[in-house]
Amino acid sequence: MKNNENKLSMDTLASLCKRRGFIFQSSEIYGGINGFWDYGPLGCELKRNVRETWWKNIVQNRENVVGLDASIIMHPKVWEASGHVGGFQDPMQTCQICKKHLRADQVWEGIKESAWFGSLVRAIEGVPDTNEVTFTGPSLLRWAIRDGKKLAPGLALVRNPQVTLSWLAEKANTTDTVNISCIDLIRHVATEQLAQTGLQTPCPHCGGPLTEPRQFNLMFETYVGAIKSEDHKTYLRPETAQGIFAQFGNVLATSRQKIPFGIAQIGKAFRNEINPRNYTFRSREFEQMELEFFVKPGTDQQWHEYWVEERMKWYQSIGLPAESLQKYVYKKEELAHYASACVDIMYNFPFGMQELEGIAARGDFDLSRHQQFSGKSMEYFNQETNEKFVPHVVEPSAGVDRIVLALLCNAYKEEWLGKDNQVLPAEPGKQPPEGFEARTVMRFHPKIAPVKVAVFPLLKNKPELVEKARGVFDTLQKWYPSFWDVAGAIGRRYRRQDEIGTPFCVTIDFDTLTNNTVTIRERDSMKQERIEISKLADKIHETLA
RNA sequence: GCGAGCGUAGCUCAGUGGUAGAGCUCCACCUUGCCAAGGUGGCUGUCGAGGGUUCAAAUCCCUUCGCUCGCUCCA
Repeated sequence: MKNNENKLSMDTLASLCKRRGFIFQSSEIYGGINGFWDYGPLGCELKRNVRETWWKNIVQNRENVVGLDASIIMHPKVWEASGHVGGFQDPMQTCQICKKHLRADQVWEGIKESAWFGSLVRAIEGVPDTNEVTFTGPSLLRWAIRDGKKLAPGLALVRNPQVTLSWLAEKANTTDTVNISCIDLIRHVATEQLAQTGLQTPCPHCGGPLTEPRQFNLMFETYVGAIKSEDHKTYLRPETAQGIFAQFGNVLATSRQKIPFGIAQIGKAFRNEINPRNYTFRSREFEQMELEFFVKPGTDQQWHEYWVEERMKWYQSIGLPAESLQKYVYKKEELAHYASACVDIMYNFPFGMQELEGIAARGDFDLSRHQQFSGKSMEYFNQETNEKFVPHVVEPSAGVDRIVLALLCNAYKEEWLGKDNQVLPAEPGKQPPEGFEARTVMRFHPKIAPVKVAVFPLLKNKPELVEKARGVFDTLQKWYPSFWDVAGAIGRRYRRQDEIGTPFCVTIDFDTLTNNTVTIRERDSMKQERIEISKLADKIHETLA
């Protein structure tokens, strides 16, 4: 990360997360493993808080949403029905111009069926059914300028005819016509600079150059039972959603829900990402929180809008400020063929605006596919109207680890503190000015903070203070994740809590012994207030709403 | 996937062929009447891993894993 513009470097954050026990690299003692992360004592509390507030908001506080906890490994047919097997298991090539993904083994078939190929063959009067074609340079050029421009704008011959045709020059100088295999011709007209790139394969849609064939099989494979054979092959789920669709009938039959209603699930999913990067942002093992909300066909749009707004509110409720969030509305041509709408909720990470959650209106695609592949009905019968239909679905699908990362990025603040309670924003990489000291503070919303309150006796060598403080701690710990600390000067103990984002520190001093009041110090303002011990729990509770 | 850089204590880093270091953190004791004070003592490393060159490797070479950055990719 660039260290300018006061941007948080992910290295700095990762360093704090390791030092304080939020996030460790998986299998670190063996050199680590790319794309996998472990949550330490504080990190797992933070993550639990994210899950719990989501579950409360989505499931427990609504009559019409129920939960599910499906298995990670499912029948392989699930992934055929979902389109994950077949569609993306084969080597794929990507067009560098129009960005379309193509199965490598279908590219030539696609080219032969394409409009531009047919047009080209007619223009040069070649005979494509035989392996050889015959043509002249000028005829190629004429085609490029006229039909090629419209039909295959990405083709090298069309974009840059002179350079592309230079490969002909030698042959064209000696003879007017060129004999060449049809495949070679196509590859030559797709190649701009032979020396640099070698022969290219054109995109069937636009003629643009394709990337090398690549394995896009992003599902982890495994074998059920002891025998390692194709018959026993199955997959770690690449998304949690399919468990919900596959159990739609059972949930409907047992929950007595009526449309519209939702099924929610939190769980691990696995994608064998080609290139995990940006700390925990793109991991190979990650956790999703998904809601499948089933609606009557035709009401998709209103429910989609409803859930986008609900989800935006939720992100703000856990402390992500509105100005750091952004909605990205998919354009028609970006949508999957079955989807009618999709909105991503993005967060402004130090490494860019990136997706936290996608909210998609997926129509009846998933249920219909499972109906087709399983032969089991996925229809819903409305008694009141006597209607039978396959419900449409609106799917808000969020990444837990990404939300945790956003919360960590958002919380991290460095400040310079002066003598007279003066606070300056720190300039990364610089020493504070004379008379100022640096403070690192994690400004988590109290609701998601891993530890809610720390309790200190002012001095540790005064047994009466320690004993009194211990009593306060024992009481608070029954209600909130609490932290006990007697070690070091009081200021040092405050700063330790600042760095893990504890919103409140309670200090027991000599006044406490006479009147049962303590000071409660607030993390962000560092202001202290003296209140009665009996009012502590309520005071903290107020901030968790 | 390609290219470049990096990997030494929990963290930040110094150490360019000859006995593995510093600051901070952490722990113990002392001190300390509210924001990283001070004192004393202490723990911590197969120098990412494996192989090679050498009398001798943290240091040079090869391989590999991991991290960062830039392309690429992200259904």
